[in-house]
Amino acid sequence: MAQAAPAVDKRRQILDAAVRVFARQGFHSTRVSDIADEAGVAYGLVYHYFRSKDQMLNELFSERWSLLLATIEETDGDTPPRERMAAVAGFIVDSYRHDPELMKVIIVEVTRAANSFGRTHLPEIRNAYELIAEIVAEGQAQGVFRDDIDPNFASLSFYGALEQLLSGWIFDLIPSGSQDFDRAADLVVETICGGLEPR
Amino acid sequence: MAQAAPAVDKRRQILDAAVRVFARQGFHSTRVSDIADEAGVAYGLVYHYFRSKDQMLNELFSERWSLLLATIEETDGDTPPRERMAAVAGFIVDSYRHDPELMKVIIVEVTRAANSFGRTHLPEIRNAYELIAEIVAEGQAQGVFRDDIDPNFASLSFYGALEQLLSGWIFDLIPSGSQDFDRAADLVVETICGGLEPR
DNA sequence: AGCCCGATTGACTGGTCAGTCAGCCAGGTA
DNA sequence: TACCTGGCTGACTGACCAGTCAATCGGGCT
Repeated sequence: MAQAAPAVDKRRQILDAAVRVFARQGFHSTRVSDIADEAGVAYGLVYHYFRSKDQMLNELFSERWSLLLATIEETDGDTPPRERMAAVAGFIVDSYRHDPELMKVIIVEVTRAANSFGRTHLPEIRNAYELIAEIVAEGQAQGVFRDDIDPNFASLSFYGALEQLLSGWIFDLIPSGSQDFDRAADLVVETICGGLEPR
Repeated sequence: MAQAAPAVDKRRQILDAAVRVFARQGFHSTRVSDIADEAGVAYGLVYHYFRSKDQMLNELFSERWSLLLATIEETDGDTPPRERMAAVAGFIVDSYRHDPELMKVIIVEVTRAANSFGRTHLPEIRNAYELIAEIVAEGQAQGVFRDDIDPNFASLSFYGALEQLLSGWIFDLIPSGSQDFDRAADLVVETICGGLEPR
């Protein structure tokens, strides 16, 4: 007979604890014992469920990033490009609103750490850039975006602005009230699509 | 009599070696012995000139960042805001063109690592954001920038786009020929000020 | 020559952790 | 009851490395 699932999913419990500790102390200065303590679990159990400390971070990242990629891909080609970009910005901002600790870990330890962890995930990250660039290219084909700006370049600016926005919240450089979340995604889209100069 | 200066400035020699090794391996995985080897110098000499491995990185960052801050401050208040932003973008792009290894270290290990090293330098980094925000605010006061976008927010987007651009070069996400450098700074300014949508 | 002192050397130490492993325990099965 | 299996435990080990320090070197000065 199949083994009954444990009352609580210890694996999940450990992963959730890892998010909290990574967010609090940063990946490099968290000891595996910190994670075990936070999860209320023995040190060795962590290694029962995970091959290494690295694997935990990788899993946390890929879990969330694949949702982002799916969101970008899902937006219908018939939807106006500007709305598709708003959907991307919305997803990222909502991810942060819903689980700031997880997003902090993903941004700080993976996305912005392209030399260590990001290196492993560079293809996934690049994938997101490319999907955004496709949206821009589509906008140019439709004539709703100017075509003298390279789509890859526009994609980089758009994603860079978003990442910097989250970084601003994460490190308290800008206020993060709930009304700020509501406006932020639109504001990024407005800045990149509309520009700073009046029309 | 004053001690004659050594034929070569060993301190500088070590600092330069550190840039190369940090750029190649990343700060965390460079051993102090790697730096000593690269500089062709004994292990202990590194500690004769520097208090710690951290101090070397701090010094490299502050040396360059203070030049950036000076550049932003220097731009005259009478200069059109758009040109002042172009000056900022130009300085950053030129810094990369002139010494890509140093800029890689600064961006990857400090600016984008706000959880570890960036934390120490957050005030300096924030300072740059604020100076850029002031330029935007000035533009709004003059009526050349729309005033429904918060200056701090615009500053974040602008700086984020620039940093992402350098990251793109650093990690080979976008081509970095010399003509790319020439256009890049203008393109960032054009994207942020002019927007993607045609006028 | 003999002294001084800062530059230079590199072996060594102390502390830190990631990952291992031998075994315990509980609940299901025969 | 006796056995088995897999979740679970935590002390321990091996590797790594930043930073220390005692000793040596060499050039300038008296």
